[in-house]
Amino acid sequence: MKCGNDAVGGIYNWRMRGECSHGLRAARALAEWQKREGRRNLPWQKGRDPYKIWLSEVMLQQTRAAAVVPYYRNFLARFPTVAALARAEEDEVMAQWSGLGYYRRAANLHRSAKLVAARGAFPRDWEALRALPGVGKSTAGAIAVFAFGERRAILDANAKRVLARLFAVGGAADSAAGERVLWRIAESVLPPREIIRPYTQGLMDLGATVCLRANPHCNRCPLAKYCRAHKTGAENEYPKKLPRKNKPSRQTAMALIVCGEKTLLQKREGKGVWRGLWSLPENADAETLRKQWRKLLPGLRKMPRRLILRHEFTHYKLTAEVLIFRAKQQPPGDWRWTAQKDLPQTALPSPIRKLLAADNGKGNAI
DNA sequence: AAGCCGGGGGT
DNA sequence: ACCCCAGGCTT
Repeated sequence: MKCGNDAVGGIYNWRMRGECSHGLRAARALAEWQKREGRRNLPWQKGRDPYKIWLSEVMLQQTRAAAVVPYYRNFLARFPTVAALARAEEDEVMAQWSGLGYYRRAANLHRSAKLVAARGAFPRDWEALRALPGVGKSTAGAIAVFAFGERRAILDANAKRVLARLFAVGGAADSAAGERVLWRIAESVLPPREIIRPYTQGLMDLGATVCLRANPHCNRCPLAKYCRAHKTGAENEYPKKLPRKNKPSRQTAMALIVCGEKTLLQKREGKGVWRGLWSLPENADAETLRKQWRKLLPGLRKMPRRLILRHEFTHYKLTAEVLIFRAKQQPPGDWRWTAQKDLPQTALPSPIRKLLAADNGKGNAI
């Protein structure tokens, strides 16, 4: 049996028959490389506090490590323990997350913290981790490895890329079928527990610093001699991707309502983007929006100027016409009047934060 | 299986 | 412009 077969059966043979130690040697090479040349300055790599590992892994979902670092520090400074997080107000948790994106993660984290506090104990193994909302297979695997030293697989974007190249996986890595193949590979090539930590960290570090998406540095790769894609010079062919669809454009209208130093904000509920964040009142139709708020706030004056807010999400482009109003007073309601100085502690979406910063609370921005 | 959910940096 | 990132959940 030849090693490095791209059929999954070959990979099983690789380990189980033990006649060929290629797989284990590759894993050891990766672990050794990680200890020598892996990333070591990331703040969540210091200890083994399961809470901190969990927090980092959730923040790192679909988010580059460099972007996470400041959020991780600030979040931990404010919520140093899972108990502190469980006691916190939702708004404050979201405010700490503001700008990081995928806000459901923060809501799930908070919900999980309450579950953990109610139970009185943090999860101690993969199964219990996996039961937390927002912790899928890969995140549970990473936490189980780093916090508990369990022998579990991960399949983040780094591991996907490394394994897809190593075994020249033909299916699209972002398809369900491709993921199934990659999971089976990831689970079948796991080394013994004694090196599971540096091995797992090595997969991530290699993917992030050497096995790059475009033009990987195969000359510096400890796995090059085991890599099927490299053997044929086809590194850039992997991982295969599904063809991407084009983004639709959506139109909406928002109201920037200012009274003195304060701006009217509404908490977004429902199913769409930015759920749980404070934003400007919105309606798909500008005229409806104007009528609606003139009724809610008597004496509202519409300013002649208006802004155009453009923002791209992962799956659509948004163009918002921002109508500007001045209010005479600040009546209470299903909204909040927020002073300019309180914006930094407010859970705003990034584009709204930028808009309000540029506006500087005067309602006549840009 | 496909869609939804953010934002920013790299190319 | 287009790409993708320490993915998970809902439909």
